[in-house]
Amino acid sequence: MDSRYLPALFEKKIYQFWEKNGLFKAKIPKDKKKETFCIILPPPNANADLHLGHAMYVYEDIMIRYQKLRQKEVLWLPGADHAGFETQYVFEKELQKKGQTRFDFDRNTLYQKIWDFVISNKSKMENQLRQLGFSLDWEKERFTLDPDIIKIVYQTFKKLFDKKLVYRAKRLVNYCPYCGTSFSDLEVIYKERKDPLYYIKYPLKNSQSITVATTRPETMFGDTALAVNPKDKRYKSLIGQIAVIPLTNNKIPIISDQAVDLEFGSGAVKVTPAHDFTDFEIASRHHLPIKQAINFDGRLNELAGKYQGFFISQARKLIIEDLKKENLIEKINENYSHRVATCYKCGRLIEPLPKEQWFIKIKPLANKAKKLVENGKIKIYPRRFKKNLIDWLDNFHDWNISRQVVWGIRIPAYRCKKFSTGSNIDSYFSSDPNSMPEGSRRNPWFVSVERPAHCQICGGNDFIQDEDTFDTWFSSAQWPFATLLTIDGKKNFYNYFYPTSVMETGYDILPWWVARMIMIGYFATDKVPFYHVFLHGLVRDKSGKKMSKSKGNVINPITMVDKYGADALRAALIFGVKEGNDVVVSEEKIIGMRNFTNKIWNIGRFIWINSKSTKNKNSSLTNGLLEKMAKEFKEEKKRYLKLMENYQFSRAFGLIYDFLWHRLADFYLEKLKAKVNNGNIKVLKELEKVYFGNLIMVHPFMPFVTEAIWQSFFGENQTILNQQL
RNA sequence: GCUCGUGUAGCUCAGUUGGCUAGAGCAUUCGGCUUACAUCCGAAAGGUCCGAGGUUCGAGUCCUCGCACGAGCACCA
Repeated sequence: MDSRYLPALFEKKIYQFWEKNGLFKAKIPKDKKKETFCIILPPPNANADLHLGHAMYVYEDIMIRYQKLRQKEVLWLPGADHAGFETQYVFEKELQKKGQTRFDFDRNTLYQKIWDFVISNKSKMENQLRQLGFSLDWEKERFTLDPDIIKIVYQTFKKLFDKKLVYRAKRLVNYCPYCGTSFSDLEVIYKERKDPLYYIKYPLKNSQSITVATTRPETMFGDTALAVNPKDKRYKSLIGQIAVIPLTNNKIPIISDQAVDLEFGSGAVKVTPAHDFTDFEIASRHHLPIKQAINFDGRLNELAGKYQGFFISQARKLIIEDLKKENLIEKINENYSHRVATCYKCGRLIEPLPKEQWFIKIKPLANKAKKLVENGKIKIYPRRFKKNLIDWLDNFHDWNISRQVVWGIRIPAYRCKKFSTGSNIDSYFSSDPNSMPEGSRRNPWFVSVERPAHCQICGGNDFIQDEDTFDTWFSSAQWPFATLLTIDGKKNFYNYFYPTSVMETGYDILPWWVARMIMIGYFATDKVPFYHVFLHGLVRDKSGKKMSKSKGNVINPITMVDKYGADALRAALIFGVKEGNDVVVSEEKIIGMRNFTNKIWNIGRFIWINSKSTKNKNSSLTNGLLEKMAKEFKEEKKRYLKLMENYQFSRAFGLIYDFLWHRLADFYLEKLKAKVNNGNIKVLKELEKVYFGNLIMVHPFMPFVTEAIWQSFFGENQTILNQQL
């Protein structure tokens, strides 16, 4: 043993040893009663290198290794996520560097190009997970685009469709004209912004007018009514009258609706159902027509007359100028502050636009999920997130799962070509999916796992498939059962390991992923997808900021592994952190933990040197120190086990840190050193016992150094992983 | 507006059924290359545990109110 622990000498070799000897490989034992412990790795996006957030999966490695040492049959299943829109966005950035865009390729070519990009990144990412020492069962790795996984996703979609929990409707969706796709509610970020609030006069007959306040004058061509509050005395006499949209001859009615706030603006509002969610609701209450004045490319359309073809911001300027000329602007509040919807990815404004999409009817699924969480069938750690999760389950809206993105799992919905001219849905739906089948019957969608052979109506066999792909989270939501079902094609692993033991992930994706896994998982399998949810915090830099490339404050995990060893990095993410809280990581902290690995190593080295010593053996007295040490060790282990069982990993680790360094090394070893050096075999044996006991306990946290020491003592064909806790 | 979190040593944070002198890492000061380790050892300095009130024999820990910071959600024409 060298005087220092040098991670680079061991880590790669040890990992290969583990992998080659199948130490991470889960088997189905003869004794099916043997207790299992299974975690499905949250599949990293296969489009980029790992960042420190991924290193937080060390919590999973800790659990897996711990449970293995506790003699359970463990499975930690790796995977990769195609990450649909995310990946396509990243790939488009790559294209940009070459002066290309997604429009330069046809669908198949673009898909193939992204495929190649993803596959090379995927293997890179996998090797980085190895470098972190993760005890993943690589043989069983799954990818969200594996054909058998896609098949499961299709089966789930079909089952949802058959149970009327998925429906197609033309509704307002969050659409990003730049990214060219719609999003679910979760992908929209609201930002505080200052915009002028325009008070615009809408002419009435007899040269009167009514003033409405709006930040979006350019949508006026889509107005189909003006609305006032029914209790508003100012406007009572105007209800039922006709107003004219400025700059046009279009006449619209004045209606009353309780959604209108008397206090705000002028108390009267323009109703633009195609471009505003509230207005859409008003329109559905009053059966107003829906007129789309803005196209999906963010330009005004023919409804806008001379403004057709202009982008929203340009059109707005022109319209305001013209309104001023017509003396139809009453006033402008230049300092109006409000929140606008922006695209979570590109940051540009989200346009609410009417679009035909597939939606999941969420209420029945969320209610089931809520029960599972409330009655403890699924337990959440740390506990405070339980309330959080339930809030989400209470507040989910129907989930738009259609994405206008090439990279992804194409939706298995088909229509007979004979009927397929234009939209088959000629009415709009606000919230009642049950009205859907009416339209469907006229020109139905077939949802089927395989491409349908014949049209059930005309017998034809010429189908077109929906162009859209699934929201990535729709496939991710099925990950625990989709993976286990497809490992051997015979459900063996599913039967033995499902429901999985723990879902461990960052608290930031609670609604995106955890909630949806519970909803979809239970729907598809009639079982909870996991018994426990353990949520970790986010990694932040020294000043508490979230790490991001644009801020330039990222710490590359692999650079840190190369410099200080994987154990040091892993420990830095765990040490002194309350579960579920954000963790501040700095290079100094990693160095501190590197020093601890070296301390562990050197305690071992002391014992190792003395066990090789040829001094005369004796067993002189030690004044009760050995007994005291044994007792302390026993208590330590007891506390350790309790902490580990309660998911208090940081405290468990801190406990060993303190014991090894400040009790065993600084105190007992110092006091007993002279005796050991003089050949006291009894002391040496007792030190060994306590030391090895701690080595096993700390192994889940610092797998490499502990294995390196183990093999230094017992030979390179031995492994600490076969020990027992 | 609603929900949640945080506020403890100069900095980053632990401290989970209320209980010995409130801890760790880093930083600081002093002394040490003592054959396990200088990626170390020994010692020191450093805290009105955000504030006020309450429960209690006893509160960093529990309750109420307040202040500060942060996060998420909702509304906004």
